[in-house]
Amino acid sequence: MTPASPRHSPRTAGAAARPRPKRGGSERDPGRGAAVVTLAQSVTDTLRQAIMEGQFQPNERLQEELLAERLEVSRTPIRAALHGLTAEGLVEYVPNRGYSVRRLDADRLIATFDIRAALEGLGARLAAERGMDEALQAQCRAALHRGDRIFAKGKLISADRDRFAEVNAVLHEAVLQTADNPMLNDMLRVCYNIPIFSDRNVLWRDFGWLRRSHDDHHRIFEAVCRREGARAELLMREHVHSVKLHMREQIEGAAPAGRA
Amino acid sequence: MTPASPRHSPRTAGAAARPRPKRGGSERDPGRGAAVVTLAQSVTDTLRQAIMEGQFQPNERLQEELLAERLEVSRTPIRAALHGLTAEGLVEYVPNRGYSVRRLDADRLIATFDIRAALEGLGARLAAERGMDEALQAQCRAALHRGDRIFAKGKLISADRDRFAEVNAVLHEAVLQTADNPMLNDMLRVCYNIPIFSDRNVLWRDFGWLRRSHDDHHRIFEAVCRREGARAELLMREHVHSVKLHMREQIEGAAPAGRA
DNA sequence: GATCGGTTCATTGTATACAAACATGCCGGA
DNA sequence: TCCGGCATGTTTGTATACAATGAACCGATC
Repeated sequence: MTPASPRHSPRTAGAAARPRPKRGGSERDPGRGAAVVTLAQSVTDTLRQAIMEGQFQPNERLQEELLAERLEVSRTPIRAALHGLTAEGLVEYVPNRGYSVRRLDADRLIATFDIRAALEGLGARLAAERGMDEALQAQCRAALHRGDRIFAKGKLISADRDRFAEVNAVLHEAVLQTADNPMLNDMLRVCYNIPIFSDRNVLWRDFGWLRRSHDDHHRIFEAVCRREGARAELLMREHVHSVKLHMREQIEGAAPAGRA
Repeated sequence: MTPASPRHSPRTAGAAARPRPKRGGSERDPGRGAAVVTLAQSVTDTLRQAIMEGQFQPNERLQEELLAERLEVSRTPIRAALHGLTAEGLVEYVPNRGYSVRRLDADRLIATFDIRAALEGLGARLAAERGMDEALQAQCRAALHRGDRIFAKGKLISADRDRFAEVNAVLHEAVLQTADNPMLNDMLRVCYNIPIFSDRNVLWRDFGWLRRSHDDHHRIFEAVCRREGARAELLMREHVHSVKLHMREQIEGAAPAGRA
């Protein structure tokens, strides 16, 4: 956990002498180089990842000075980052008392899926109406095929967790990209910003359920390709809804009946 | 446009000697006093209102020092406020070049309504499923009645603009409150954060259309009260969709074929 | 005449100093 | 024993100083 470091470092130069990547010259990093321009951005990325990976406890306080020391920057970019992460829903803020890692109780977590269903449903419909790019279609087909191979084995091995997550990500992002609605993207990102106990860590053991979920992927993709907007929307909504139900079962199965 | 002023003012005391409301004593402001605790918050509110009221031009740059002078605070709370408004979608940010008032082109504006339709539809369904509070139901009925009286005259006068906006706001907020999903609220707020040319300023002349829109309100309310979730969702979606269509007509009617 | 290079200026990004708010612990009183 | 008030320390909020970036301007060269 160390932020990239642009601009301004009148310090002891730091133990590990950070190499100042700055912004790439004109020739390096041709495609999506973008890199990080601002310390605040860099810190935001670092903290987001740390929180998503569970490096902080759920309700843990995030003290500015402490983080500043750990990341070897001043409080200023830390504050900016925390403010931003608050907007992203990862962090909570109480006016004169600072920031803490947000903890969604079970109900709020479940409620998230209602929003995802509505928004991803909309995304699927828009994608179907606009029509998906040939290149993207090819990517989707490849991803679907990779998914099929996971299930062809007839059982799951531990490496399949990441594989399925990847397939899932490719497909959903292809739909979103085709929908071409930046605001929709931003809002869904907030829904995804849920550390650990998100999809990836709970649901990947139930072979039968997972296979049905992948069947959904096939049908959604088909509907999008056929430009069947209403059908794509319905399928996507049902797809997400089934995740919600499955997750609720898992949660209620694991924790007796309280907030996790 | 002047922010409330808590804490810390080692300045010339300001021309108008701000009276330091601080946080209300224990007895004053009994109910929802909350007031503003932080300069940054206060500045955020001030700027949000100013932008929404059109006090800044669409694409206008928002220079930190300038605003700081105008609001008689330092750049620090200004920066925090701008950062926050960026998350709310009112302001745009480019890393080393600062903030500017966001301008939605016609397409993006229209696209907003797709999201509103999906989210408000969800809200209506959740409200129907949860059931609306008696007190809220009464408020809604009163609002519906106020709306009816607007149309009973058979024509619109200019004061009806604000009246209808108020009725509309009460009803939609009642639904959202009943839906009881904070994330849904936040996301819809982003959709509403569109200066001027939002509903209120364009559509309020067409008597027939407006009356149909208010009929929708009646039916949506009825569906929610009867706990008919699916119907409430469909009606709300159609309701918002009709706003989208009407707005598109208005825009295309007004501006020939460019970005407004 | 247009383009490239460097210089200057305006504006943003970061660090830091200081003031106010919250939290804690102590003490006295009921 | 329990409660309320005061002193203390810690942490946040704001102001400000300074560094670095981007834009504008200008002159020189092709």
